[in-house]
Amino acid sequence: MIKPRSRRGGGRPTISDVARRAGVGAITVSRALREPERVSEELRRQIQAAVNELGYVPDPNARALASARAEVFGVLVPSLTNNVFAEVVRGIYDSLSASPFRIQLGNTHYSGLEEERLLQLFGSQRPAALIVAGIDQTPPSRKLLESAGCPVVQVMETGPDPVDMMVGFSHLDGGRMATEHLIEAGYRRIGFIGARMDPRSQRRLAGYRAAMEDAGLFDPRLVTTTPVLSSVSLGREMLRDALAKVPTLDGVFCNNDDIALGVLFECHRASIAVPKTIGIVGFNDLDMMQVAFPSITSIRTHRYEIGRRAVAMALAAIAGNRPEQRIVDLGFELKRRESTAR
Amino acid sequence: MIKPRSRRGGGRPTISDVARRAGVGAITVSRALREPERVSEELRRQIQAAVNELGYVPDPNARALASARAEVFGVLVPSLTNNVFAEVVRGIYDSLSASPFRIQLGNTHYSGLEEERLLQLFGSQRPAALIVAGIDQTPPSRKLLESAGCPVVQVMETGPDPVDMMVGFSHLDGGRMATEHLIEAGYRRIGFIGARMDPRSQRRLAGYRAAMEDAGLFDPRLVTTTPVLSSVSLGREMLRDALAKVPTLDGVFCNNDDIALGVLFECHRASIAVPKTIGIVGFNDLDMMQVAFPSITSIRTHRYEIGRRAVAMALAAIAGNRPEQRIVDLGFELKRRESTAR
DNA sequence: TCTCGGGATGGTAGCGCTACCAATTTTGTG
DNA sequence: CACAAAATTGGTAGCGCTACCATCCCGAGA
Repeated sequence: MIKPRSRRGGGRPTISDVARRAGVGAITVSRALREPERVSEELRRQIQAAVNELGYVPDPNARALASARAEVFGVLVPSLTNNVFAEVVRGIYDSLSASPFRIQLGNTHYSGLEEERLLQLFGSQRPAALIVAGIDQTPPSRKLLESAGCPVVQVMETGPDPVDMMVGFSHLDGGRMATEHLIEAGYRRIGFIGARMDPRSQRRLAGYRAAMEDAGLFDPRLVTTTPVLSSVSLGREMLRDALAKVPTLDGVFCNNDDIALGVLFECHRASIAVPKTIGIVGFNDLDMMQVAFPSITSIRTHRYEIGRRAVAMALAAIAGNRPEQRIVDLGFELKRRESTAR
Repeated sequence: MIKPRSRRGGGRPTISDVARRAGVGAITVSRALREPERVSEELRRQIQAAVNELGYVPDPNARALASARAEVFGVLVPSLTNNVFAEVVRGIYDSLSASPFRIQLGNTHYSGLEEERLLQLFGSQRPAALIVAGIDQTPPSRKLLESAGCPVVQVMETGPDPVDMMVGFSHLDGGRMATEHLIEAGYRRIGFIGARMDPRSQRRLAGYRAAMEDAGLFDPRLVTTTPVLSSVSLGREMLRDALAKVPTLDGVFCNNDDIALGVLFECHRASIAVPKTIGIVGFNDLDMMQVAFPSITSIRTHRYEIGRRAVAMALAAIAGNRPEQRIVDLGFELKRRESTAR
């Protein structure tokens, strides 16, 4: 019986086509492409020529199937549009673009259950590494991560008990520093305004609370939170709520910069002088913070660098030399600006 | 010779394990999973039980290899952090999350060459569909898209000559409407401020120019552009430049909302009254535009919906019923706000 | 001269799944 | 009730690639 040239695939050149053209065995082509130093100079050139002539591109699916390892990094973030995670993803993407690894993106929508589902799904692909945002995985998720059989990097936060590796910073310390800055600047009735109270925001709040208690200024009525997704317009509304509760409010530490911007706009609208009557501090230090009028004090975090670092650590682990420092704290910086310059 | 149970794969259950457990053939399991209606009620239940007990998850790589079609949507955008494209990606992601399709994300960094490289790479995976931002592909890119052998959707813009399908709107019309609005509001020396002059921005500029010429108001000195990546801080600087060139400037149509926000802040800083002395119009209508003080007039675009629509069209095409309307114009809306209420 | 080690190359046998077709059972029809 | 048609199930043969092992060739050392 005559075997058809190719039953299904669209006639795209395969590794055997290249091998035939170059007059070598298929396996040698495979080697020339993956471990060039193990193939003689001459064959390597011949093979490269055949590859170019045919326009051969290896099929990543066949490769993954044969080697039981996909050249894929699984990346889990809670939001695609939140600029903070977009920056992390950009860092990961840029660091990976020169490598053969692709990115498999998952959006958990801040849901533990969705995270479990995605982890389950990603596991079936035998990824080369997993990068997940946060350190508060549910027990099933944690188990999945531990049995993933690949390097795992938890990003955005640091904590005492990594699944494998970690890159981030302390949100509690960030919240504390922001609050202490307000206190030092002379503010006393300092509110906390936070939307989308995910675990990281909770820790910023804990930092706020610690600082306030240390200064003997804490009052639960100063805290205004909501589970609603954060946005600039929400910041505006929340300042109104906070002022309704505590008319003597003279400062706010915002959960993030979007909220801070909304707060600033509401101050303008209500003719509340910033920083004179109310001081404002944000979190993350988006570009617009330094441009706002008045410019807004914020905690600068290193999102892009976190993404890059996570990839670097994962790649090192894949290459066999696992970094000895498993927890990397990239810290943060307080950017003092006009909004707290009383 | 004894065949080892599994030479490589980490002992994860395969389709044959499920088949054995359910007492059926492997192919029936495959069918039960992909086309349940073609398997009897009873077997379906048995198989589902076996799947659950074993925790079986199909290997997408093997699946892709066998069926010569990966369950992957290739998505090409020029930026991951630009909120506009993040929204498109979110729409795509959400529409795809209930389907078996995954997303393969590519960041072209606004580079035609990078786009070609990524298209070449994506092609090797035989994606189920391709979604690409923009309509200005280079000739090689266009050829790659045409020969991709899968549905292709160009998004964010509409134009006369789709590779396959299109979802977007007319940036030229958007630019024209924004400018006409300023003219109607009584502004005369209306500037155009644009960063990152990609093809879409170019067309917005063309719309601006058309409107200005129609009104007999066009003056090349009113146009200020830069290839630099757009940001709020850049908006601030560019307004300064524009005012230095044309001190009588009394309105600006900004390339996008980031620029518009920067312009607004600079006006505050320089004590220029908005909308009295200068009117401002942005583009895209990000959430913050309606909260800003004064709130900023902008062209509302439907990014999330574009993503959803693109997926819907691609899925329909995959299912065999290609939508008869190949070009979908989702339009835009002018949101009139305080920044132009003279 | 002969053996041995090591580098270069190739053959074989799958990886886990599905396309294709064959076999079997069930249902419908006159 | 016989026979065709439809529905259901299974076997076989790869998809394109790489792990594993065998083979070959060369120069070094005995």
